[in-house]
Amino acid sequence: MVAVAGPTAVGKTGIAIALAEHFDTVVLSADSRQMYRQMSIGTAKPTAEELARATHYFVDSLDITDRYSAGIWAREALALLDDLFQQHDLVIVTGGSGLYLRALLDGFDEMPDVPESYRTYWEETLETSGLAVLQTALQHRDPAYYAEVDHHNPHRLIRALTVIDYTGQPFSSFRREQQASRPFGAIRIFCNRPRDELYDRINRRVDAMIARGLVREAESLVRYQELQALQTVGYTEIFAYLAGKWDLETAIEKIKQHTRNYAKRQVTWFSNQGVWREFNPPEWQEIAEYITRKAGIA
RNA sequence: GGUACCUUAGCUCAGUUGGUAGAGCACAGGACUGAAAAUCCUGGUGUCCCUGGUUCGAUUCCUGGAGGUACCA
Repeated sequence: MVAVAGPTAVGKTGIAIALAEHFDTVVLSADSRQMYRQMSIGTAKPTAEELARATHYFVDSLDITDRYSAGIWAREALALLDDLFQQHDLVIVTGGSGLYLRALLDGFDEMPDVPESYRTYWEETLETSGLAVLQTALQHRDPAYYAEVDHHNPHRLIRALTVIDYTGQPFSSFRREQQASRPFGAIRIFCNRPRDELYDRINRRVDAMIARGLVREAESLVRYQELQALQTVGYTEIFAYLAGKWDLETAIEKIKQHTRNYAKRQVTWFSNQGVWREFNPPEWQEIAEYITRKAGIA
């Protein structure tokens, strides 16, 4: 398989589709937000024309109210790939959600799925009693993980505590941190661009989203704004505008800013995820040649 | 034109009873195994509007300017 990663707005969608056409195959999206049916403009989802050029999986696959995760996606993607490899030598996986790609390519340690209610409990505890309570709880129940974890990061603390609650075992006892074996090899491609160029593309793409009706899209989702799916750059800022907190111009500036920040975080993440072959600027023909060579396709 | 208040980081502002200054955001770097477009950590980048005075020392006090805001004319 071929994994095409890279920061937002680098041009992954176009490259993935060109590669899918070239190798006569399909595309799996590893984008945690393009999966939601109701979020299209703000996620820069492939257009109808683009979707017609190559079969896509995991685009519009979720409802806005669905809770989802990298682990669930990786499991579903693995099952789907079993089928797809019956018909294709090569499958393209593309997206900017680094954790999703990691879950698929390198695997997570085996852990049971923890029911939602456990998380709700700790979220409420955090709300009412503060972070220190979570820190103390984790310190007592799993000193080994407490020693490694970022103590100020509520997400990490809550994740560990829910697993401990549900299984009765320390979170650290599940953490083998071994690479999973996969029935396929992965050619890893990282698309990047000079920073100035990337930021310029981001700014222009945000303007284009506004022109295409991002405000209207967000307006239709206001009643869902607390949901996980909508904790997303491009939507939270428009919600602030609709609530009267910012004027539209400010909201647009913030979207650009936050998208640039996000792109930088993506670059940092992948710089630390093993060896990815970087193409900068990414040209699909050049990438196709590289894949042909690497995969030993005639 | 008069009176009052204001002028400090890229922005919004705090502060220094006189010893050259700090928050949030921005910006830069980083972490991150089931919320990942999330979450978190580190870093201060400065003619403290200008001028003269008092003082060992002025961003701080005083004089005179400049710009801004409000009110009165």
